[in-house]
Amino acid sequence: MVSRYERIADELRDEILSGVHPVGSQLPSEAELAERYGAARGTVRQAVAVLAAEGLVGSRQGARRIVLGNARSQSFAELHSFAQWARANGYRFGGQVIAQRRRPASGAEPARLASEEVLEVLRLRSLEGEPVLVERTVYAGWVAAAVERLPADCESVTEALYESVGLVFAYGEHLIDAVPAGAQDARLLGVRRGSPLLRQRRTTTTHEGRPVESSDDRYRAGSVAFSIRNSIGANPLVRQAGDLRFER
Amino acid sequence: MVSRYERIADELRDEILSGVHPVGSQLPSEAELAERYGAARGTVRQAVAVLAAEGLVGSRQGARRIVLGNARSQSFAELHSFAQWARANGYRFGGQVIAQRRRPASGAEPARLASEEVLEVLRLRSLEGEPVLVERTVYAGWVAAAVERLPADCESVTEALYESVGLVFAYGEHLIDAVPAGAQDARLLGVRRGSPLLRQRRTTTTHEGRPVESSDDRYRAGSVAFSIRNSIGANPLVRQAGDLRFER
DNA sequence: TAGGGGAACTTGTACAAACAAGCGAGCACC
DNA sequence: GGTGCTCGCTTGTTTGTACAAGTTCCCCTA
Repeated sequence: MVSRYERIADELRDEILSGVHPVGSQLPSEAELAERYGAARGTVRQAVAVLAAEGLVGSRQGARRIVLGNARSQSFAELHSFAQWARANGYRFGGQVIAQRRRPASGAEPARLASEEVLEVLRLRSLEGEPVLVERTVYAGWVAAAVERLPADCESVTEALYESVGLVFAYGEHLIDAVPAGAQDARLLGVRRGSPLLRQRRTTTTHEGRPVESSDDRYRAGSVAFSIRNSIGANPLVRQAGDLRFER
Repeated sequence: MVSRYERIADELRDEILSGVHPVGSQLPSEAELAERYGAARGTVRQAVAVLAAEGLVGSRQGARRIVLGNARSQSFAELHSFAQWARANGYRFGGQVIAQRRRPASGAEPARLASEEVLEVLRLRSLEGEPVLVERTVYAGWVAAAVERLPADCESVTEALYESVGLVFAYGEHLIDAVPAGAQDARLLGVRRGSPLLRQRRTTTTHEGRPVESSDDRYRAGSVAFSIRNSIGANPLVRQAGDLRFER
């Protein structure tokens, strides 16, 4: 059962993407939308709040809402799962486990993953037949067994874990920067050592705030970019200073 | 005049950051908070929605809200303005215009900036005395004159434009990837040609959706990273495939 | 014709009420 | 001891109302 405001948001999004409301045009007023959909104004407000969060429309007190963009913003899963992102965008993709082993947690890992023993996995993923991503993931102890049961060429770890143990990734924190390719990165991705890679370090937790995994993903330059829409009032992305001298 | 729900959100955020509600603990229920602040439940919901959007708390139907993080998320301005970000974080910083010229808009610029003539500015910005960022910004024609009036070592273009002509940056779209340093990048930043840079391409518009600027910013690797918190239900960051062969 | 003053419109904030849906703990039963 | 079920609590959704605050545009006046 989808809620009312979500259905309204979907309809409005479709209208924007299909050009009924071109970029720069004004959206109908909340009162008009409420009448059109036979809903209360509060419900319509929830719907347009969804679109505002997606960066599709802007909003100012006193003035009508304005259409800002017409490109679809993808779901949460697509930021965490390479497979779900690639599939949703119609790319051919693959994946292969290169190495996998259990080891004691070290450094910041015990705190970050709330485990003493962790499972370390090195995966190489490809897009359109070309290797584009080296994934070094560390799983918390309590999911290690489930991950080990997966086949080496498992396409989507996220989906497989959901199906096998009902695990849902709910929250994530991501750090994005650029690093030179190391020897292993270079060999696996087929680039020169020292060439630029886009790095995404992420930590994921369940709904309960229980840590699941912590990963260091490195994309070949030019293969993938990250895109953010933000506005005054809502933006989750922030800049962070690094060491200024060394890479951590 | 700050609204009620914002004050409640501020108080709760302070309580989380100061450890009254440690990470992993449960937040009081909406009913309790409503009673404590003498507000309606809807108002409290608005307040916790702010914290959820910041990634500080997680939320599940039926269960109490859980504290997920205790790091502050910065404001919109800090993503657009190097100066405002640096100042808010207590860094020493500087900036210098290297080159500046008017020229006719070309390629995708007429559509993106809605101008026939644009102003191109090359700036070098430093953090803690070291050059970290090369900024190649193209301004729409209607702000060109105001930008040209700024001093060459203007610390914050965003703030200066607000003070001089009341211009407010309200929405932005950002593309983040990694690129090798070009000859000019390398010379200005003091790195080797081909070494990794973190690139942020952004387009900014006003409240009315009027395009202001389009910029290509390149950070020295290790100097700056981008950080995102997201959750099922709210995340504006998406991955995008590049060309797989060339850089655009 | 330029500018000031409003009136109508539109979004933002706040409160109240009711029901739906999911969670967790405790209890009874096997 | 373990399993399943029920009940109370908590968050999610929806409606309705009222007022505040900001914008837009028209009209009147100087």
